[in-house]
Amino acid sequence: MSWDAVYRVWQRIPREKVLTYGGLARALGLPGGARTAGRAMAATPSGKGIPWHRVVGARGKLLIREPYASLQRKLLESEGVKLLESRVDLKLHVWKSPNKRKPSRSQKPKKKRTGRG
DNA sequence: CATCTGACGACCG
DNA sequence: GCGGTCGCCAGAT
Repeated sequence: MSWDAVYRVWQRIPREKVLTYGGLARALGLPGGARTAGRAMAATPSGKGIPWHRVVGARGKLLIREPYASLQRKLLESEGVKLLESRVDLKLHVWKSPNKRKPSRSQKPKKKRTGRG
């Protein structure tokens, strides 16, 4: 899991779409690497043209703090993303990574939980 | 190698 | 729906 790999996905994020840290990590094969994806964000190298503003936390919550917090909202609005009080309308802007495997009906649902329990 | 930290995620109250 | 808490991964000290 290299940060460089993370940037690859961000560049694949289309307009009017957002991705979650967890979902991003999953797309890379690291379901528990949500934080890692976030760490990569903090290192957003200015020059690679990384759409960091298109990345939000679970449920579309804006975890970013100021001054970028306000900046992100501004950028998203500029793209036409529906912004709520303190989060993004994921159900409308959540982006599904094309790397997702074929949704076979016979596939067994994997119970991968990182939370407590 | 051990310890602390962080733009996270999920469960429980 | 929000906050407290534990668990995950990778970097920095």
